[in-house]
Amino acid sequence: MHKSFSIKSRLWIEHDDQMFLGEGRVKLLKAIHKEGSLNKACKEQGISYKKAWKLLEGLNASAPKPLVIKHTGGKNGGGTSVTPYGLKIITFYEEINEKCWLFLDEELKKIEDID
Amino acid sequence: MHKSFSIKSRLWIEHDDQMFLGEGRVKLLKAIHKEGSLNKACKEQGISYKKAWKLLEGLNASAPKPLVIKHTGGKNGGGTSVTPYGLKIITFYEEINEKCWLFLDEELKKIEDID
DNA sequence: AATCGTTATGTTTGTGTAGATATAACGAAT
DNA sequence: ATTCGTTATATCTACACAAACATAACGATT
Repeated sequence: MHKSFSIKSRLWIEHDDQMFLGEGRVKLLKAIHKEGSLNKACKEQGISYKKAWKLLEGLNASAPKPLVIKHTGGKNGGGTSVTPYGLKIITFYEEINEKCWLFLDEELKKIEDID
Repeated sequence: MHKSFSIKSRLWIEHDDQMFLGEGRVKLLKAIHKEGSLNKACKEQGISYKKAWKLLEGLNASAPKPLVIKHTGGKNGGGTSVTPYGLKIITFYEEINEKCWLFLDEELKKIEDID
């Protein structure tokens, strides 16, 4: 008998009742950290610059502390970097996500018994 | 200090890699069970009949066993009822959801320590 | 001051999805 | 056969959101 049921979850964190961190924002943060630039990050993600910029705008609006620092102009035109706090938050989100999936997979086993 | 962070999740179950059960479908099933009619259920939910009907269509396409039985015509024009299997599935979904939230709330406490 | 690759924004164009509307089909009860 | 409240389904409209395009602003380096 092959595994026919699977369970998925999407989770996000709110701060003062505002959307703070979700899958899209985390993925973008990771890409920024890798590329050092919002422009390159959104190209890597296959999303428009504007969309990426809006994701960051929302993030900044709800974050208790800055997760990214943006530099406009300068040597290489500028760039965006993820703060140490931002890196910790990314790790936290990914860990809790991982744990959640393990938890749910365990719970799901019971569904096969339902008839 | 007031509680500033909260964690939310949305989970769904797939069957043979097809979307099987999510929040919208469960809510609709509950409304159908309460009203005994798809027509009344979608009015109660504030969604169009067509949307509700499509939710059921998707549900039927992926369900291993029927969750609802639809009657067209007849005494009161017909109606839709939830099967015993459907009821069990609803309960299962709600329980796992509840457990997931408790689990996540517990995990979330750690975020306050991040700085 | 000219250059360069960014960040920052406004405007327009497309597209997918929700909603509204309309109509047919159904079948037990009378 | 008529009625009634459903289920079933097609078509058109509206709108939110994404993508595409176009510029401006920035500031260290040269």
